Amino acid sequence: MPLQTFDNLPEDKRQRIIDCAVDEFAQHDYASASISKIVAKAGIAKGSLYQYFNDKTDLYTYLLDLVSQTKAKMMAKAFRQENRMPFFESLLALFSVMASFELQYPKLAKIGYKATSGKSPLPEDLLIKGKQATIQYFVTLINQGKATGEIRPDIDAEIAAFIFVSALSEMGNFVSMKTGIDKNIEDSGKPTPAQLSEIERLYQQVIMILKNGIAN
Amino acid sequence: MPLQTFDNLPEDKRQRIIDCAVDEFAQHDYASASISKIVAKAGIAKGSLYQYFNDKTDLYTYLLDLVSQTKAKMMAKAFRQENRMPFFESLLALFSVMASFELQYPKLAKIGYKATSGKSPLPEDLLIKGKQATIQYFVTLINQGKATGEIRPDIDAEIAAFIFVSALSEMGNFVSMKTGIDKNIEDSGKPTPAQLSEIERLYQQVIMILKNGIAN
Amino acid sequence: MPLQTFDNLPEDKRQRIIDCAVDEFAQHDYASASISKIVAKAGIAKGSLYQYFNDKTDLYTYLLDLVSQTKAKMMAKAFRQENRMPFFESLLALFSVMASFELQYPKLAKIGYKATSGKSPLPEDLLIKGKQATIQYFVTLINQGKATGEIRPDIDAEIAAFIFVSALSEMGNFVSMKTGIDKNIEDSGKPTPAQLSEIERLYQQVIMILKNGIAN
Amino acid sequence: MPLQTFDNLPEDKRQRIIDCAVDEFAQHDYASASISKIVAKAGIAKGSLYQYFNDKTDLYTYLLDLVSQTKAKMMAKAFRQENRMPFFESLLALFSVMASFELQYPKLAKIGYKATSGKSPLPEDLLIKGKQATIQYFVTLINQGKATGEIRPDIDAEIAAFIFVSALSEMGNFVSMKTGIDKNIEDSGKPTPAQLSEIERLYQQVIMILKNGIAN
DNA sequence: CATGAATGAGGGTTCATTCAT
DNA sequence: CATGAATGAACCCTCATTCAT
Repeated sequence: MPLQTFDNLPEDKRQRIIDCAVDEFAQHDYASASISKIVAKAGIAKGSLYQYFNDKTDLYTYLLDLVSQTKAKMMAKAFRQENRMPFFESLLALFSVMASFELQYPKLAKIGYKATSGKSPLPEDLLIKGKQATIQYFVTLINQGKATGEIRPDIDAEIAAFIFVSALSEMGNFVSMKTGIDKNIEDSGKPTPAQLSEIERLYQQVIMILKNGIAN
Repeated sequence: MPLQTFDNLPEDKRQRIIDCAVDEFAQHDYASASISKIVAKAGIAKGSLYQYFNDKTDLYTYLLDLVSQTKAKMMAKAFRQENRMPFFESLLALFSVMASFELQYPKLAKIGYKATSGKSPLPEDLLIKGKQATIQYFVTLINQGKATGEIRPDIDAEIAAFIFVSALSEMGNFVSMKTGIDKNIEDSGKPTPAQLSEIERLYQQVIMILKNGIAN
Repeated sequence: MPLQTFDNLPEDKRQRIIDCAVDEFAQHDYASASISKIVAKAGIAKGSLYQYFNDKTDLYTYLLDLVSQTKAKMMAKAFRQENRMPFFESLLALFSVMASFELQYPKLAKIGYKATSGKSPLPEDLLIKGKQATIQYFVTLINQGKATGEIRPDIDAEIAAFIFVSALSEMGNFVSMKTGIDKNIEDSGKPTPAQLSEIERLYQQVIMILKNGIAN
Repeated sequence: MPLQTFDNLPEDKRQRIIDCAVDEFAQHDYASASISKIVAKAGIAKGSLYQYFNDKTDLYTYLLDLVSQTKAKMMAKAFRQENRMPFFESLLALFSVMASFELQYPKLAKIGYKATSGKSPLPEDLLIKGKQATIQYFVTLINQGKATGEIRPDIDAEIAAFIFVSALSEMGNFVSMKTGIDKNIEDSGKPTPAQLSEIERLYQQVIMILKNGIAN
């Protein structure tokens, strides 16, 4: 975890450091990500970074946490009041939240994505945790749907959840392939309205197919 | 392309080198994959590798080719005689082939998987080509299915194909999560019969869901 | 150009690094000069050198600049007040300066010398520039001498200048052959008075011959 | 010295090897010259070269000998019958021979030239020997000229000889600068007649200046 | 708390040389 | 006598990390 000195930093400086670190880890492996380049871009001394974080792994862990928390925050905002929706509305909402996350924080999404594959300095369990947590959330929803009869009873909740999450996490790549929006471009302007409506269509089609796949 | 010296190598030695290289590139980025570690594991001199391959990129390209060709070989074997099957049988067969590939050559699958995302020394087009080619194959199948009325006409073939491929390529991770078979373990013994039947069930469930998702 | 970190270095350390680099590049090609040997001799870490210079070429360029500037400084000191001297006095002065340079900084002279022939990482033009600049300086002097009637009009200024420069640049080798002063020896003590007077005689003889060669 | 196996080689093959070695050592330092590239160009096995020569130094020594012998052969041919010429005719002849050598065997000349400066695996004395031998030859001639009264008695024979040799050895570079003939170009066609006459003029000017420099 | 120079291990690559075939 | 794969030291360069200021 970051040392307390990091929290004492002026807001803009702290944010600048985070941004540069996110940029770097979104583009490279854990191993290939370069501390030197992060501090260079952020305009801080190399030693300073080691007063905020114990080491490279510490910084990386911090970013992974940032991914989880940001996603969680979006979830929380979306699901604040509505406790009980029909399943497919819940699903749509959830799906929509995660899609928004991909669109709003493409680099964070990429970091989380990279973390699930390939060796990393963190215990494997910790890494998969993120994905499994998401899957579990879907599993819960699906089981509720089965209880209300909205979903066919012969559906294996975990497998269905897995397909949903997979499609979702790959969606980002597909979107950029189809729309030409490169998630890696740093100063990517906002997507155009035309692109946004195309993205909207992509997500609805996906949801429709998956819905048909499991609906009763 | 590898130098001819590589082909002249005794079979076991050549295979050992390939295995070690596959191990390394399956676990790491192109950038982080270490030639030094490969030769150390393979028990050859560092200079020797450079008599087999021009450079790191050359070795990497060779592995990517190995991925394509291995997959192609499995496809060829599976689709030899049956030119025209009902769509969902074709799909099942195709899906089954790719699943087998993931199971039999998990590391090769991982290398191909890594190649489609993140920076690499190869022209981006060449890299995405693999995935897009697979998607196109599914698109063709789906369009045929729409023509024969097996698939609902309002399905966007490309999106459906994308979901299939995504689920497929992520499946490996899911399988190892569920069965405890670690794809990264080098000397992974064969999966037990119990594991195999569980895997079988997973794939069939996935296919069922996807089939329901698009069937007429 | 060297990074600013190099200028911030304690004088003695900076000088030690320069000396070792000069030693190495005076003895070897650009290609064969070894960074590893430089840092070993200088007693610094290999990584440190790369905090002073971007790369090998950067260090080399710095040394070439050092050659030019050192020579220029000696020239400036010698030619401060006397704007218009009779030609052969000018020539003598100039010749004397360059000879002093060869004697005082034999290794720098050697580096500059090497740079004019053989392949190097710098644009060829930039490399020859040094030598050609020197030749041009002589050409100007000689043409002035022709104008004042001191020099025979049928002399080709450029060719004469070339002979002067050639003799000058080879002189160092000759001096060490005759006097036993090895230019390569690092801790060469100062030349003895006897050696100095012999050197003086050598230069005067050379000048005399060349003077007779072109005088009117 | 080369092993006897080298002499047993078919003439064309032996010559091809020599040519490629000359090319390489003319372009690079002793240290940078690459055995690998020589055998690659010559189209022979790397091991073969080590059956002709003990090692890199052996090959290098062989080439240096080739330089001496080629030059000696040209001298011998030029000075066969005429035992006693007036000094300046002797000088002209000698000068002309050495110029011819530079023009006919620019690469050999370059190898010899490189050998006199920079560290090499051979004992320094052996290296300077070549140059000193040439100087001694001039010294003898000049002393004869002094005896016959053609040359001023106050001329230091050794210094004069040194200037001659220096001018001569640098001449090659100057010629290529002025005429655009690159000595390094491998497949350099013959010089044009216009270039040849310019070269002729250059050499005559040089000789004239030097002659005036020492004539009585 | 900020700094940034110092460090040395490790990265990919090339090399002269050897030796079994 | 020809071959060319094997070798490991050395090449230039980058890196995460430390520590004196």
